[in-house]
Amino acid sequence: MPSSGDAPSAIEHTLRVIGDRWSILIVRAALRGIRRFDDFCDDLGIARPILTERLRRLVRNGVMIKVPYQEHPVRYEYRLTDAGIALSPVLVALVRWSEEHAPGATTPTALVHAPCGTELEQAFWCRRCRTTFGPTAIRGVERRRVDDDSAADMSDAPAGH
Amino acid sequence: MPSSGDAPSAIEHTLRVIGDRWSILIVRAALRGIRRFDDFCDDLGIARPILTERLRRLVRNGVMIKVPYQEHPVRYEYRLTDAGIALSPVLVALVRWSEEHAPGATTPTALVHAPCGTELEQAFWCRRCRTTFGPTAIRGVERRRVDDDSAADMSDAPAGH
DNA sequence: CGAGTGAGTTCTAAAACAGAACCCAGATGT
DNA sequence: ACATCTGGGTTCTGTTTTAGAACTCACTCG
Repeated sequence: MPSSGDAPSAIEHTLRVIGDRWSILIVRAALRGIRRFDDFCDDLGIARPILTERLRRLVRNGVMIKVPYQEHPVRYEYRLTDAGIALSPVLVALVRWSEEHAPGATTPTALVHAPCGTELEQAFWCRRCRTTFGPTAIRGVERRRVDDDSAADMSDAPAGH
Repeated sequence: MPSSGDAPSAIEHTLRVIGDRWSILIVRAALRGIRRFDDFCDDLGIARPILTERLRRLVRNGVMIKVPYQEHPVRYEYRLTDAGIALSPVLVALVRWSEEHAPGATTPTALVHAPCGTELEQAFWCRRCRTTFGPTAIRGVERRRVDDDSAADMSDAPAGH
């Protein structure tokens, strides 16, 4: 499963963690407050052996943690870590794409800024220019650990056209 | 494959379009400028029958279009539509997650604002409040076609708990 | 002490994926 | 005019994943 590069690209790495049909939905359920094995099962309609495997993988990759919520029958629940919560931009991007490019195809929901109820936007932001911009203004550059600023060609980037 | 709701949720819809192991990588390759069947094959290392099927699906769902780039031997190439380019936020979110939560695991690349070279940020933005905010300030509300503004509970949202 | 709960495992069958080989139409070289 | 190449596929045969239902096991509760 190679791609253009040698080492796995950033996207490939993320996809190895959450790039199957269920993991993202598990994360979404967790963000909605679901924590227990059977609740994930019921909410998602996922087969139990697969849920077992996915939860284990998410834990192994630092997306969730398994914590006992009672002793005595020792019972465990699964919670998102900070890294798991940090997947929100992925979920938001997925939701917004279907809302903008397949309106009516789905249950109509909007994602809003909780304090004020205004529909959220997801933007690329440049701190230096203090401006938002679209996908065609993105370039990928190779990062060096040694101090050097030569730019390489987008090993991992949406490139402007 | 049901979820909590009745109609497919927005996320589920997007995942049905690009939620397999290859589609996102195909879109990324296309953003990098790849257009032809064999080039996708070589770049991604994807099996040909699967590439055939995926391209067909992406075309059917409006993510790409198949256009002849020469007559005579009629040969086709695949390009992203606007809807396809609009998947950029998904790709960017995937790249940034691995860079922030698994640094060193991948080829180090940064996504930058092309005009100035500054590393890009991806933020949730509220137009009304003129502020950016994090995932815990997101709520999902049901959208009504009839004029009504009662908020329902996050059928599709990362919820700030 | 029988039933129930939560968190899994163990089957079996169906679908998706990988890899290699093959096809076909037109172009090109000789 | 015949063989070869090129691009864009299709066919075939495995191997992996996924689905679904049933079963386990340790404990608690009435």
